[in-house]
Amino acid sequence: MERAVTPPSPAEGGSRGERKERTRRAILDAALALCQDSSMVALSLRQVTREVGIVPTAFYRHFDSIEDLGLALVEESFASLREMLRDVRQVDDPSYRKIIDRSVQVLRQHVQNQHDHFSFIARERVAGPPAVRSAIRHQIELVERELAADLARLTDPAYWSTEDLRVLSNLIVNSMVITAEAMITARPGAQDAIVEQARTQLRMLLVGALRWRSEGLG
Amino acid sequence: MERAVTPPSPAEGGSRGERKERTRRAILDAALALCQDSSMVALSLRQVTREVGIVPTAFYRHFDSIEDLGLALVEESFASLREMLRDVRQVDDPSYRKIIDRSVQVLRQHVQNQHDHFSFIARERVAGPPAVRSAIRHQIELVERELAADLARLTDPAYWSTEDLRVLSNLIVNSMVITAEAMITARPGAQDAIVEQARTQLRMLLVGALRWRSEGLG
DNA sequence: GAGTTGAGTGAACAAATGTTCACTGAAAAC
DNA sequence: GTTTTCAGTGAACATTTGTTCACTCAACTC
Repeated sequence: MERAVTPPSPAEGGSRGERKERTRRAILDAALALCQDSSMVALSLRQVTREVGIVPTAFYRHFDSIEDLGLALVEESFASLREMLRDVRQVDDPSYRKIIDRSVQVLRQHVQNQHDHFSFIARERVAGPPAVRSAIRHQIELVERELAADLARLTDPAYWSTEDLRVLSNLIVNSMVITAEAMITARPGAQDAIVEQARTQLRMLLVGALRWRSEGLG
Repeated sequence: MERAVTPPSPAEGGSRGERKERTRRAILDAALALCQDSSMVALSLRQVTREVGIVPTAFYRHFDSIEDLGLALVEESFASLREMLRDVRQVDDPSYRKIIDRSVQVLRQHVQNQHDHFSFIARERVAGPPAVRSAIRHQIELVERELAADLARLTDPAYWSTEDLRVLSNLIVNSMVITAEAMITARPGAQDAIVEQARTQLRMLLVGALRWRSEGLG
């Protein structure tokens, strides 16, 4: 009598497969929204189905358990993150300063647009169910390795060993994680300050990395 | 008939105040242990009291709610952390390299000895109940400010503004947080590698910060 | 057009949850 | 020695939880 204007969002038209996909999406979205201010470990199956507007048992047609759902959300969230990395890679101006400026801006944009995905990763990375945690850790490791490969193309192999590149990309990825966390936590008004701070820090960091190398070997 | 050798740990002797304090401790310890592999948000009052060996209602004699208990744990955990910082500050050899080496070693020791406290902070910082999260954020901010004050004493005020020091100490504290997280997550065998990596990264970072400053103004 | 499939239903369950209330009994205050 | 205080008890409650099972009925297959 209040929200019955449109039957909330029960799968209405389309083929059977489409309808199934639609409620699957609804479940993913509901779960993502519901665990936004707590964690997956505190998310109940019935909360999710209540939000979606289906009966609890229908959940099992799509996922084996909340943990299983969590793994799907990891997949999805890292798709967002990889989209971001694709954007970061499109560099035209090769100066370090510009690369940093651009990267941080891209990060800001994506964290803003895909807020729930990034906040999901930041949270469940340390507090999710074990399987979810390790899935995220694995994905981050992959990103780190990709970054190391990128850096290998940009640096002199005489100065940078594979191991050194791993250490550096770990440092950069960690900075990104922390910066994203800060952006998620802070209120919208403080975003500019965070961007500026991240920029400065990345600059310190890269200058230091380059210096440190040439000092170490020169 | 199995664990009734010693009545698990019901407050036995001592004055009323002592007994109360003892069960309070037992509650804190039980909560800290129980949320170790999930989060406070998934911790139930009854779990805690069951673990302690008291009846659920007795909980309210000590804390208003789980969240209230969480705030006490934040207090306690940061007491551990400040103890660590006190150790870090006792530097005899003032070379940057030695300061870093020593700091990372101290971090390693404390993370190992006070594992549960550090892992509590790392987790609840992003996934705890709102009040707990903001309490932790506040505490970390205090630590950052203290570090900035320390750095102010070690650096040339002509080159380092208050704001710059804040940015730098934020960077250092974040590195510590991430490193502690890595130590907590990794299995004991991998600790040496993490220590080595953190050392390298901190060195990069500090060299860069110093360089960047003098470049920016010199 | 008959038969199969499978997403969603609805009742039922045992278990666990937070909070209430009146209580006990030993330590503290008088 | 009497009275007060208060940490811990134990029953009771209304909710919420995950999972089971037999079911419906529209979309698909043949």
